[in-house]
Amino acid sequence: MAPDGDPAPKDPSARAVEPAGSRALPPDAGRGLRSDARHNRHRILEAAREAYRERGIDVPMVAIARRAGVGTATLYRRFPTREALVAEVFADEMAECAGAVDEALADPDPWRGFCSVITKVCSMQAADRGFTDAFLAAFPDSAEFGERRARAEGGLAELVRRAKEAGRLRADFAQADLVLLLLANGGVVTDTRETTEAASRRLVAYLLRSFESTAGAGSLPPAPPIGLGQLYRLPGD
Amino acid sequence: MAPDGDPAPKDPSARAVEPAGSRALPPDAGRGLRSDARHNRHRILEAAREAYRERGIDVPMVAIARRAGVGTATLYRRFPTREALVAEVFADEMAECAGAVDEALADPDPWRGFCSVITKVCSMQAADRGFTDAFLAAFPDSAEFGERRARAEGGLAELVRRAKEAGRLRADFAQADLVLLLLANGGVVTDTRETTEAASRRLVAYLLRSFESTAGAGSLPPAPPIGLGQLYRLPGD
DNA sequence: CACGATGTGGGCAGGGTCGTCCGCTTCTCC
DNA sequence: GGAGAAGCGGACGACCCTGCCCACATCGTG
Repeated sequence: MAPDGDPAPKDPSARAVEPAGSRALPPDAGRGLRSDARHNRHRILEAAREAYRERGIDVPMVAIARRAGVGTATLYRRFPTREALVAEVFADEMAECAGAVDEALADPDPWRGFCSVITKVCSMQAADRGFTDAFLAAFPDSAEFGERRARAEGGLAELVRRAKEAGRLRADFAQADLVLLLLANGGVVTDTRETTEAASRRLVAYLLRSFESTAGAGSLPPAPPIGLGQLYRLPGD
Repeated sequence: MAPDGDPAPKDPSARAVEPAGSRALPPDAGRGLRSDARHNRHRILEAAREAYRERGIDVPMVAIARRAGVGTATLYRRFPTREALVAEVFADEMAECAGAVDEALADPDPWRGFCSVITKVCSMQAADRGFTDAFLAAFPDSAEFGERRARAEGGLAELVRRAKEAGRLRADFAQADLVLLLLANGGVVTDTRETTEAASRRLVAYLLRSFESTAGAGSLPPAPPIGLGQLYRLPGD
């Protein structure tokens, strides 16, 4: 376990880490709306969630409106941009990710925590086609999203530090390798869900094996300069 | 490990392997055309190659025509469908892949051959954004493409068999793991080429490390049911 | 119950891509 | 050099998606 796996967080790099998954969104979501409007809002979110899960984030707005049984105007009135809708739909998934990081930090065995958070996030990626897109799409405007991601990044950095300190994670593991893992895992998303999940599980198992420190491990090519924040998967272009 | 892991090359799966990268395409490419038409055809292919490399396979046909300095009608006359154009553009890249397989098969050290072919193909994926799409897109009609891929698949199977036999490749490595690797590698393709190449190199290094057999290696989740042939990356939908 | 504010949905213009058609140009062969 | 075939490119209609506008419906409060 981590030498400072303690109740006394005096380590300077650890002090900034605090629970990141507390609340999904401010509870004012659709607060002052009329009852029918609130109902429609809920149906839109539900429809969008399903559509994104099945067909990715690029599904047309009009398809979501049709699925929800509302007109496109209603959809656009509630969510002026596509990004606004996506951000709201994936807010709780993001919170779940943050929760996974917190859980991992609470685990006395840092390597186990490291593995569990990776497994968790990757399985979410595999189960929900839109999640990968949303996670990697990096909304430039949504402060909510950005802040939560920054927190997750801080927690992950701490987790990496502890796992290295415990000697289970190879010393030349880079923070960017986590992004690498997520990108690679996003690549195995295919059309059928079962296949995707099987592929993801196997890929993660392979990569975790490589991340684990070993005496005779050779050196690696340098880590790519990618971070959770700088990452933009340009859609289409 | 494989129950038939014998040294005798009378294994029926080995005898079918022959050079797969002999010719790119039948040399009748644009044979009976008028000289100006042949010239335009060449310019179209050149423009398409560049466009695909930079922006992926989904670049609009009209953009390719503009780049080539021809009208859209000319483009469509030469290549009635987008797939026809893509198949022709990537024919020599495919041949290069097949050549890499042949080279690997000729290497006396099967593990080194295995590594070299993977490195080669993955770096091609990283350097050319369209290559990944084309490679994974699986053209249902182009017999040329399908046949070449089938040959490559046969060669790879033989390579895997030999590497296992030599004891360097872990016994539970599955043929599908190669597809898994290609998919994962395709996932790290980002907007800038340098980043993509660095990411790809590092990912490949990590995965090769995991593929190598080790005494104390734990078991893996089952391989996903994906093959080079069944694989369709549905574009957009 | 009635009335005003709030919300709804279809229609519509704008932008983009696909693939074809047709009048004009250019090459080739004699 | 000329006739005819082969080739060319822009224009065009069809389709899809986005985002807004306006006449009508619904809610909920007095």
